Amino acid sequence: MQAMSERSAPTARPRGRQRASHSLDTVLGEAIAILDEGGEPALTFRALATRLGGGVASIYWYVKSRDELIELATEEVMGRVLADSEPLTHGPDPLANVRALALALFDEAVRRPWFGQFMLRNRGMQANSMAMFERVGRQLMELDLTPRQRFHAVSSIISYVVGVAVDLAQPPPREFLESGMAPSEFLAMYADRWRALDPDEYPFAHQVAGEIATHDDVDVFRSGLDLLLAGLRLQAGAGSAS
Amino acid sequence: MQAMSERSAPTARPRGRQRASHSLDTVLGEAIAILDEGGEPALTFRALATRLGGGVASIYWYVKSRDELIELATEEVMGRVLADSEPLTHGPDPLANVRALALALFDEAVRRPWFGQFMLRNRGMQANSMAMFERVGRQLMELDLTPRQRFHAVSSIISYVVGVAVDLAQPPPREFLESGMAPSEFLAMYADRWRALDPDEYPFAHQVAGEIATHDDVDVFRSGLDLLLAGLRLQAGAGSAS
DNA sequence: CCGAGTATCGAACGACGTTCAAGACGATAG
DNA sequence: CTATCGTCTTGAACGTCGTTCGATACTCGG
Repeated sequence: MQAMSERSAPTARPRGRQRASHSLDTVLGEAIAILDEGGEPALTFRALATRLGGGVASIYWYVKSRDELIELATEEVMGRVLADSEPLTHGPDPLANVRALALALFDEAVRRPWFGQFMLRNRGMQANSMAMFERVGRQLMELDLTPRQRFHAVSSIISYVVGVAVDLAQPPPREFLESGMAPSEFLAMYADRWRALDPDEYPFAHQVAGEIATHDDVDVFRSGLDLLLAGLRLQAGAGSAS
Repeated sequence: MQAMSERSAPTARPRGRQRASHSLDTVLGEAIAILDEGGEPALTFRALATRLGGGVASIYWYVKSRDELIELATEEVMGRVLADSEPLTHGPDPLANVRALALALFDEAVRRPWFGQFMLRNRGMQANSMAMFERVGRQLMELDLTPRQRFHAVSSIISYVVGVAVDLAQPPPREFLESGMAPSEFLAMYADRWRALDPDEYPFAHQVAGEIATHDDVDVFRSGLDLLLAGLRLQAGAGSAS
């Protein structure tokens, strides 16, 4: 294991101080708080510095760049998800365990839109991201699959989770923000617009217009995840054909 | 159909001109060229202006903001994919058609990493993005599914395609760029790092280390897509249970 | 030839990530 | 107590970005 924090201040003590004093933990904590409140665009070095009660340049003592700051914040949150979801991996059915893990990951991405957005960037050897990959993969080791099938399956599942999460993380259209409507109202208006399309040219949009008005994002996610897992169960039961 | 280009210059004529003269088409064309060559960060108004042989402010005559520029570029490319993939929708098996559509979309996202990245933003009523949604959905109308199942399936499939595409669109790690290694070399080194992990703590990573060294991104994508479609075929054959 | 609408231009603004030399702080040694 | 050294913070600056503005060139119908 590599040391995750090369630098660390002797714990912040804000009492009777002339100059501000931080630590990697407080920097990361405030960064996450900003991300939670205002999303990615809100995470500015100047905003973070103001919040920490210091200057902009101080942050560079703890972090090499904005990208590294986001990377560390993402890893931090991934660590928490990893810890919280540990109990979900002991059920008898491996695919049910995978499902629980995927849902836990997705839940966090719904709570923190920026999290899903930046899981993508951590393609590297980040300890916690790798651990999640490992954890899902280990469940699949109990299924009758070739290593290649297992690798493909884990990659696909993670991509699906992240993909849907990122999709949801997109900022709502300006139209919505400016309208001041409730989300359900806006969706209803959206559905009406679908219904207004030519039924001959857009039969499908016409048919599912009602669904978009009442849909729940988590339902949609779970539905696709179950399709993926059903396909995987089929593959595992069919011997080792590729 | 809404008019896609409100403004249009009377075709550019670069002869004997003191001042530059553009049109929405040339602006979009050069923007796409820049995106193709240097990815999203390269698309700068100043770079685009230089390329068009004019000033920065001129671009704002055709486009309201950088976001709108990217939106229009994405829609333009989606239109081409839509046109190119039209012949793929007439096969006898609806799911095979969906598979062909998904692969066509994915191929374009591999060719143009920025395209996948920005399909996400077009959550709205963009004509061409909606048409792709409609086209996939119409294939599913031939299957025995409830409207809700159809809606979930289309959403999941598109999310999966976009999700994997965005994943691939991530810039390669600095480590790779600085190493000057060939991609296959780098992957091999990567696999070695996986193999170096503790086999007891990371049994899965150990098992699939070989796969990552030789994997093909398109194979991984196709594999997950087939799992998804297999699950969907199962659902369609099982009556209308949710 | 002229005036109104169309299209382009250079210069500027504010915000951002990042860098730098200077200095303040805390601990330790003499 | 003081000198010193490495750790940490600071304010000011640089360059780039998206965006805005008023002035100006161009085109075309009258």
